[in-house]
Amino acid sequence: MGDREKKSALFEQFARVGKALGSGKRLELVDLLAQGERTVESLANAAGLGLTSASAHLQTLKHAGLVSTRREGTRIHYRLAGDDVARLYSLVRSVAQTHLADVESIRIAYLGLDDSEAAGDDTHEEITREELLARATAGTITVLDVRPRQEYNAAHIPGALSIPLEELSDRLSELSTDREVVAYCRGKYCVLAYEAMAVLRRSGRRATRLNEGMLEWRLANLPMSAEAAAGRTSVELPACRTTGLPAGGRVGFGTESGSRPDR
Amino acid sequence: MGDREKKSALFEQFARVGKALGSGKRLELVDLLAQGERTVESLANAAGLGLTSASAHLQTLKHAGLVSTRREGTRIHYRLAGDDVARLYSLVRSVAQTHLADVESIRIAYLGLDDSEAAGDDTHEEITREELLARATAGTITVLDVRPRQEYNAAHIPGALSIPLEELSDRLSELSTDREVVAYCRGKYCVLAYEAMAVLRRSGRRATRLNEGMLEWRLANLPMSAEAAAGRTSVELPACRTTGLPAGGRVGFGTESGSRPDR
DNA sequence: CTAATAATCAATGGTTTTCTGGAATAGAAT
DNA sequence: ATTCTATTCCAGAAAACCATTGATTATTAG
Repeated sequence: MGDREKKSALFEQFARVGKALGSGKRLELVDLLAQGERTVESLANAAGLGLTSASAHLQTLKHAGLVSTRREGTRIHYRLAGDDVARLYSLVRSVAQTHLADVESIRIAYLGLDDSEAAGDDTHEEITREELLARATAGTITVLDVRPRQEYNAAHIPGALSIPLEELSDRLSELSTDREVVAYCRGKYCVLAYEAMAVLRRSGRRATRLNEGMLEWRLANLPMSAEAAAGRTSVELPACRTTGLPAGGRVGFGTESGSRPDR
Repeated sequence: MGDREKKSALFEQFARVGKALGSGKRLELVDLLAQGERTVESLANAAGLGLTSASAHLQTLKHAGLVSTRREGTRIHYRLAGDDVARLYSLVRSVAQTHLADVESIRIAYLGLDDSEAAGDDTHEEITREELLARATAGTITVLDVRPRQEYNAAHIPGALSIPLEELSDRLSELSTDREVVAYCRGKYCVLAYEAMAVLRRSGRRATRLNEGMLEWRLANLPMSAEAAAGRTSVELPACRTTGLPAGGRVGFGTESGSRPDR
């Protein structure tokens, strides 16, 4: 094999990673997996894919080294192969955002930001990580996680309260009317928190959105809590109870360790 | 357009970036562009591609927002659209390296590291950025850039001497035999410095390879120098003359500014 | 051992890349 | 204006990709 061919072979290997990222469906799967591990069926449903289709895409991701699997009885759990994959995914999005004009317009349409921003109302007010940390330790806000329960269990901001968007209108009573609520969801491009805003404000509560989600939080290496998936036992770490914050334990993707091959 | 469709549309946009990275040929082009801007023909030759093929790939990259162009008379210069693209490329490589076992073996085959490492000889001794900086300011080494002249002109380590690999055997006399030489090239996966090692050591010189190249140097935001491409005027910055180091001016990709559309 | 569940495999058509070589364009030089 | 050069556009064939369907494997439960 000549030098040129070896070089091509090397770049072709790098391209395997690129190829895997070259499909919207697969990126949706990665987006979900960035929140924590999941089974094939669960992924297929959440991403609106056929089962075999989802399985095939997951295989593609696996062959590109981006995800790994763990077998538990009859079902197989997929997870990102490492933090670097989440970082890669995040960077792809940010490069797209920076250099593709279409992204911004589609984002606005998808998240329902339409023209209300132009109208100047503060409907889309957001706060940053730093503000959240400051005000949470000061105890002046309630941090609300509106992602599906499963994702909350996998990892969440310490002290955050879990009310999945679906249940929010039924559980409004759990939120005091005179305490400001800061809601967050998966990440910068996730709708959940936006829809939660609408519900909360309609109910007369003061609600703000964290300007990012669990993906970015994790990549910033900020503390996270997790529930032990096993017996529903809450392993809420040290001093956090509905806002007290820090409680940092390295909560990785899946097990990261016990990864004996499953086939 | 329903919500699901809008979501798909958004992820499909992100996927445009992934798709663009999903070809070995295109990654080779990005690799070259990470060293500085180039014309289509120059890229085609350097990457071993047909002219129309190269042009098509460059269009693909352009539509994905990864590169931009500048017209100069009859020819068109391509350059990366920003530092974030170089970072993305670098991360793709590192993810591939981490999660795909094949990469390492192909890398070893390509760079000619074979079994000499196992043999325990120090043929492949390398030094880090930090060591280089320390020893360069101390003045105990000569920093040698073995990339093609064009790339050296676009950006190089301040004070580095330029001897393209092709010319190295003819210009050995320019390197003192009792001064250690540290050679570098494009990046972690570039052969040039490895081949330079062979030549230098055969001539009895003490030679070491910097364990990375211009790509990583740039991403670390370390100081760089550049020659004004125009009239071959050397704009060697402040206090650097063959090793004195610092001379940092932000040397971006291409012009970054004057980017009026060219068609 | 057999049935049920979760996931993958295999084969099918339909769509999208990729390469190639020839034609077309835009700017520069004569 | 004409010619030359650098690049892009276009058309056709080979290859790779994708979703879907139905069959197959691995594991648990009875």
